[in-house]
Amino acid sequence: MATLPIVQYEEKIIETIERNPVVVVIGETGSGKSTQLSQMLYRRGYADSARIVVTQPRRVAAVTVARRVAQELGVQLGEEVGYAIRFEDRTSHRTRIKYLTDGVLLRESLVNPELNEYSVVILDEAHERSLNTDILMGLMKRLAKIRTSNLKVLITSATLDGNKVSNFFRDCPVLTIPGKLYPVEILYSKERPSSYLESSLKTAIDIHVREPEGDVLIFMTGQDDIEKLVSKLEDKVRSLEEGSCMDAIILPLHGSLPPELQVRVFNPPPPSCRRIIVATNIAETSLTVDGVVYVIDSGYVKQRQYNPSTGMYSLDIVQISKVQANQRAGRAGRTRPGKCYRLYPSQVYNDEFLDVTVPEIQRSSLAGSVLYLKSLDLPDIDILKFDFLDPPSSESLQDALKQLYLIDAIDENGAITSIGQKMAELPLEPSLSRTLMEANDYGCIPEALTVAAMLSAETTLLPARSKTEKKRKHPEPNLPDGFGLGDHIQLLQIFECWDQTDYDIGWCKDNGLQVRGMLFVRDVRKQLSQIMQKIAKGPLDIRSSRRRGESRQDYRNLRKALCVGYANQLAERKMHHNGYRTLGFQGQVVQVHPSSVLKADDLGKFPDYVVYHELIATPRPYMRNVCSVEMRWVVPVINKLKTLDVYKLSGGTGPVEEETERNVPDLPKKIVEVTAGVDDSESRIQAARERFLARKGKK
DNA sequence: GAGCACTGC
Repeated sequence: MATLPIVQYEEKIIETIERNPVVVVIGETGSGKSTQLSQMLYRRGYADSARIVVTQPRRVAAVTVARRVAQELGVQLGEEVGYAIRFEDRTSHRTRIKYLTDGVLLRESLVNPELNEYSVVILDEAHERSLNTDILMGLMKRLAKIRTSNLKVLITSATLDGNKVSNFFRDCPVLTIPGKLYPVEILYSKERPSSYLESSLKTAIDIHVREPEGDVLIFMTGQDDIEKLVSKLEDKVRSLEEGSCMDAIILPLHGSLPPELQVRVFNPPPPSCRRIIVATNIAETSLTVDGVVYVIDSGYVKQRQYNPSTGMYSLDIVQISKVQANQRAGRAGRTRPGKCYRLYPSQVYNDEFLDVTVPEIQRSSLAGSVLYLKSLDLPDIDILKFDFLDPPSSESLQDALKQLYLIDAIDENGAITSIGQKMAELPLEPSLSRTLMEANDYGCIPEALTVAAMLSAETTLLPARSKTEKKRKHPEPNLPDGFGLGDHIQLLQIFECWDQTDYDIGWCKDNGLQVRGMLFVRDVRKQLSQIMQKIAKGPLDIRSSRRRGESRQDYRNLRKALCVGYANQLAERKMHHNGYRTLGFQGQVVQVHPSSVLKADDLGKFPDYVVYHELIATPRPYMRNVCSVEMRWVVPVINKLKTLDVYKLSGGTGPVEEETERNVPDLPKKIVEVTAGVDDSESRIQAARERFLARKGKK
């Protein structure tokens, strides 16, 4: 094994950690921080009385890094070195170094908030700013204060925000460890291209024709653009004169590609053949492609963001941050010196790009996180003033409180209820955990478990359709239709059909369902069942209803339970047509998503009331996954809406306005513009989109 | 009749 840069710094690192409870480690790519920090501390006896734990934002990372460390220490994985991810705990009583996902550590904190099992907590890849890691950083700041004598906290970060993280942790020391990347030459465009597609195409072909061997990695924003570019590249490469340059294989790479096609990028190319990989952000951190020497960076990424004032998500194309741009460039220098072609001028990088990516906590609905923090019941913590590295806006926190109040997870004073306490134990969005609670009373737990599990995997169930496939009218004619009652019912029926085949893999394939997604649903359902049995403190019949030989005509109980769980996600049909208005403070005019199986009645009318799983502006506002409910179930919710008092919910500690002023975070301008667009007028989003499309050369 | 970047408990 080649020497990792970090090894030379061992004395310095240990000395700093011994003197300080919290240390920020800036470890550049290839520094070896993920595998070496834990081993250094292990050698120095930090794992003698308690364990060393290392978090990762992704499951694969937790597994592969643990495997490497076990190998380096010459031990069996699962013994001295182990890992824990959802559905898989490979640790034993002998485990001294434990790798896990940040979500698993949050679950462990729920049981033991002091984390006494651990002597060292390392939050790795904190610069990615995942929602879970951000919450953990807040919790660790508190824990480091409480457990001064026997806890060490290490945060790994990126160069650009090391000082910020250090300031957050009371000016703790920052150690910088160089990486082992080869130099990457950065080449900027003179101006922004009028079409990213054409510009990427031209740059890629130039590289292919002129540059020595080495694979090309192109960062695009989505599946559509990737498919277009792949086909253009194929045409162009084919038209090149035979023998004028080496062969090329063009490979798409994005999340909705079936796994067997994704792994193609890990196969080495045939000799004297160049690979051109056209990828989404998945290649930025999640997947590392070996052999890349040239990177083409469009400078854009598709990002999902939540607008707390409308309760709506939007998927926007935004400029990447400097951290992301550098991460992308770094992908070219893993095996030898490389080149990165940035399709934007250096001035745009310097003046317009944010230093770091907007943290997920400022782009998400926070109901689940707020419920989680409330359920920890930390005496010294006030959620609205919770010490986050980048606090979410008070508007976002108040939105979360409103949601939680409407589904009975907190009372009118903002205190967690016994229902809320149980909900927090379920690894689900609050709307679904509330549905499960209610289903327990209505005797439809088996159905509710299935719906919750199916929605947890929903996007991975149906394989990506390419352009040609999309044209087929009814791709899955054999799948049930939810009796027209809605998508939740359809998802339930699909699982029940599969259940009846004894989980036959072939059945999934025949019906165009992703096998991995369905297996995941089965695992989630099992996990949820176990937690529900624990909460109910008694035996529950959790068998799928097909197994019980029962049939449901109208799924009345289930839909009633959904209506309670989705109290904050209700919509009322507008008079005389099939548009809806959401119920709540700022009613939004929305449509049923065209992919829905919800059916209109004989008069062509949709049901008067529906619940929806999610609002998404793409850019027109749609309700995705809807289910019909009845007006009399909705009435209690409307009455509760009338009693809602945000001032009291926030703890009534001061005027809400004042809080608002004090809690406004430094929202980057770009995001403010985008969310403001969703907020007040559709035309603004449309305009933004048109500008982008124009740039891409579509118009 | 329109579209969905990526994670995770």
